[in-house]
Amino acid sequence: MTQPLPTNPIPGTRDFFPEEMSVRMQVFEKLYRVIESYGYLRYDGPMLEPIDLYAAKSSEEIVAHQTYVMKDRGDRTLVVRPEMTPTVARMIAAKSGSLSMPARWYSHPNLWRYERKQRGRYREHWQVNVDLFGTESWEAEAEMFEILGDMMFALGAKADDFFIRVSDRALMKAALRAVADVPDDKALDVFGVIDRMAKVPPEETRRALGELGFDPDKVLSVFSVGDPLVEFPKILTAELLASSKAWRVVTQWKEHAAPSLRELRVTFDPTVVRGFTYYTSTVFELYDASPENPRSIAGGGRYDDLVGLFGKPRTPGIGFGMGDVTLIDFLHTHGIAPAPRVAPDATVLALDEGSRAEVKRIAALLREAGLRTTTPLETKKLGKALERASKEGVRFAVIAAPAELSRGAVKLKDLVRSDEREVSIAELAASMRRALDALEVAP
RNA sequence: GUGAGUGUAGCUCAGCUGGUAGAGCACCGGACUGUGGAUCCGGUCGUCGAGGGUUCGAACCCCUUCACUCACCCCA
Repeated sequence: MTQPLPTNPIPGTRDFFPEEMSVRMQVFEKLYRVIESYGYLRYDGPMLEPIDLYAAKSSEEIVAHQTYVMKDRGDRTLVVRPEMTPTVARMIAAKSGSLSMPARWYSHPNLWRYERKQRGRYREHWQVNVDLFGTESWEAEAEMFEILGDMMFALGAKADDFFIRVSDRALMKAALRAVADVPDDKALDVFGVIDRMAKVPPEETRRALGELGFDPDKVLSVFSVGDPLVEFPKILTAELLASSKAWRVVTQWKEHAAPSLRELRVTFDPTVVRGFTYYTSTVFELYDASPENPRSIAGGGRYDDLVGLFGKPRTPGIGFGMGDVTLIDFLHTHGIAPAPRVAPDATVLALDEGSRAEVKRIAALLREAGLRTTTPLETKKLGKALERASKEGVRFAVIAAPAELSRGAVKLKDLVRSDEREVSIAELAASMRRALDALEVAP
């Protein structure tokens, strides 16, 4: 006896059955539209990259423990992409000199990380990446938040449903040096402790900082201040603050932001750290405001040195990723996930075998008019056929029977509103289109 | 990789101190040969996650293993 093959996908991966796929497609098509409305161009890259691409500047933990690694037949060590930023930096570097800047690019890759599955985390996820290259201006930061805000609004989120936390690694590095005598090369270690601060008891954080050789009180005086907007000007110089793009965007952007975006909740939060070592200054996260789903939905930052690693002129970059898992969790938490759309618009039913040619002809007319139309593969009793169509959620049943056909007409039955009338075949498609459009407007 | 919890029909679950597997929903058919949703009647469906052990006998007890869920790590 051979073992039957398992039907479930490998751990941490998902099958997208039509219902789920429909939700995913509806969500991301809205996002594509917003991103493209800002003039961003879609690109894609290979799913496999040499491991060296990540070894340099990614996250130690991700490269060492959370990648799918393989050797190809040419003995190259390849990695299934765990993130998109190194790939896009490589592509920008490859075209260095011929691209007009700023370059606005986006993509929607599937990314793989070998980690244990948990809420909001799978091994494969689909992440929209939005990146902007070639400018040092803090308006680039502003544009990221504007796009993020419009993406969330396009999905039906309200300004209170989410918030954006921003920090600046360069600023915090300088602050640590000035206030707590932390040398720059130790700043990442301190950030690591700060990153965990919210999840561990306070004594644990103080102990860890002490072990690194720093005065916990001094370090925490930088991170645990009440409102940074009030406290930072007291402990940091005006020059330092003015040099921070993150600081400027939080303090100045709203003055000239589009009216619809002024309600966005954007706060400066020095405890935002983020794991990728390539971030040079600005780092930010978009969080779900609901306590039920306390996850970051999108995250990103500024990586001004990444393109330069490819031996090309330094090209500043900033961007973010937004993953399908946390995003769709967010939509469900707030009750704004789109309903799956898996039903055809119409089905054309024959009463007898003799009408099958007419059925095919009518179905072709409807398809030409853009209506998703099925025809039964076998002739069943009308009651059965209607029951089946109705169960599938089909809106219209077109009944092709000899009596009506002889007048050049069919019965058009609206399965949702449960009414029925005779319609000439010539007017059939237009009549159905009108009814469907009415439904779209007033669901 | 670490820790905890859970695995019984397609789904949700019941199954007594161990006695040989059930309900509801779903699905299929009929009541109804040109009209769906309701109702009624009937039917299909299980290696009780897998392997081993204890026992006269295991869905139940023990061991191992796999999968799933949640958390840690990391991050979307």
